[in-house]
Amino acid sequence: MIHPIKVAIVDDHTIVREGLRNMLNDDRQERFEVIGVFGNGSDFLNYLKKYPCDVAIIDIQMPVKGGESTLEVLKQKYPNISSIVLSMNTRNYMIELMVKLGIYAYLPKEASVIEIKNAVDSAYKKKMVFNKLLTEQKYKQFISGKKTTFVLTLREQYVTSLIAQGLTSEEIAIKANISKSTVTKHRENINRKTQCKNQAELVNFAVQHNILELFPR
Amino acid sequence: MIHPIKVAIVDDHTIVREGLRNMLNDDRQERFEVIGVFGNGSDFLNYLKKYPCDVAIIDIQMPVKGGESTLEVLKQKYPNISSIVLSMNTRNYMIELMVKLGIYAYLPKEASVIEIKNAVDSAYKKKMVFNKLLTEQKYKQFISGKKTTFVLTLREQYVTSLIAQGLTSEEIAIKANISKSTVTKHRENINRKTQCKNQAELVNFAVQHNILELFPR
DNA sequence: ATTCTAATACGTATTTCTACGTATGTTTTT
DNA sequence: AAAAACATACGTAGAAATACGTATTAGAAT
Repeated sequence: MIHPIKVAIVDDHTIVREGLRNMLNDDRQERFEVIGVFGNGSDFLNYLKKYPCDVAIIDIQMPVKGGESTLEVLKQKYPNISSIVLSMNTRNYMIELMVKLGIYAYLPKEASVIEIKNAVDSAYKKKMVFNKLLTEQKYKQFISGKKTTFVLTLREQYVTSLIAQGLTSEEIAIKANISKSTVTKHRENINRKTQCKNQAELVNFAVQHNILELFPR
Repeated sequence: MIHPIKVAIVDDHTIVREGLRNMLNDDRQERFEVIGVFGNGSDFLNYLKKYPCDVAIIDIQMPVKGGESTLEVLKQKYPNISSIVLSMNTRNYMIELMVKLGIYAYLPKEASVIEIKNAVDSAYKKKMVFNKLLTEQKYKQFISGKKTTFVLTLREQYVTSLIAQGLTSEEIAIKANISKSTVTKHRENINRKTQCKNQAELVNFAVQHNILELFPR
């Protein structure tokens, strides 16, 4: 191919970086050119100040500068660069967040070589890629909504913070001046939205998403 | 090299698997022969029933059969196979757990190509590999069996981490290869020691005390 | 040698959580 | 003005956690 797609890889996992680089460079049709691999978002953004790029493959969880803030900068300063996310996080919450940051594909870590190559190709053509994690239906649902911040309502976040303190539904009811039934319903909605099976997983999720700091003890 | 080291790769991340395979096969001195790559521990153990292997590179977090239970089987049934762990979990308790399961190296996901190749080489020669995560000092402390500063036993900390992942007692029992009753008893002891009333409070406590790994699943 | 601790395991009773359905008034968005 | 989302509330049924007791085995500490 005369004009291969300029691809950047941003991932803190050495093996993933090198694996992706080899995989894309070894393409038989020579569709891709890996212009750089970066261990964090900052390095990548610095690189962009001087050199061009078509598609970025980005990991969400990174030190220094994570995928989220990197994508925010990309969206604002480099809207022509297409981004795809390769992550082990399979939660709808995270997928929704990424979709709203303008990614073209959300690939699970089990994604095959072909899937990844096709995703890069589609992203370059500004075409959304759908799969098991990000279906077309989900996508439409995500972009129809307006909320860019968080799926949980303020009340739900408050209840979550009380759950994390070890309070029972009855104790939460007293503290929030609502009935136990309402607390139960909140818990139900919270678990559904966050895709958590129980309190333990929820608290872990809450810590991860800085929900607990909103309502200090 | 006339007799290359027979290496198996066990990781549920497609890119990691293929990246490692390429990296090891492309060795200039031809020291390695990747005899197979597997997406989970079960597939690997099935393979071992028929074919030989020298060194196994194993990821801890996998579906179906995780690194821990796979290593337990390896230690018992195939003591001649040297194992090394490649993980994103940098917590001491996990490193200690793995060391006690007889691994020769514990590599972070940022490990370089050279580090990984050297680790495989050393493991084949039954030589421990030390680095920032697993220092010689830590290793001696782990195998000496001296108690750690924390109130929870190693087993209890492990169960706690599984609780935080949202697993039920039954699921934990399967993952840890113990009975549900034992998990129940562990929970009881954990809650008493940490003075937590329930799982939710415990997970919060665990995060505060760095008992947990970074999520993923 | 004995005591202590860790890890294992079971039974029982009670509490709590979780998932399902339904419903109503309020606020916000379209 | 209508639609959507939020916060509230109840009932029921089943799953899971929690707290209590007891007990055995292995290994470490004294």
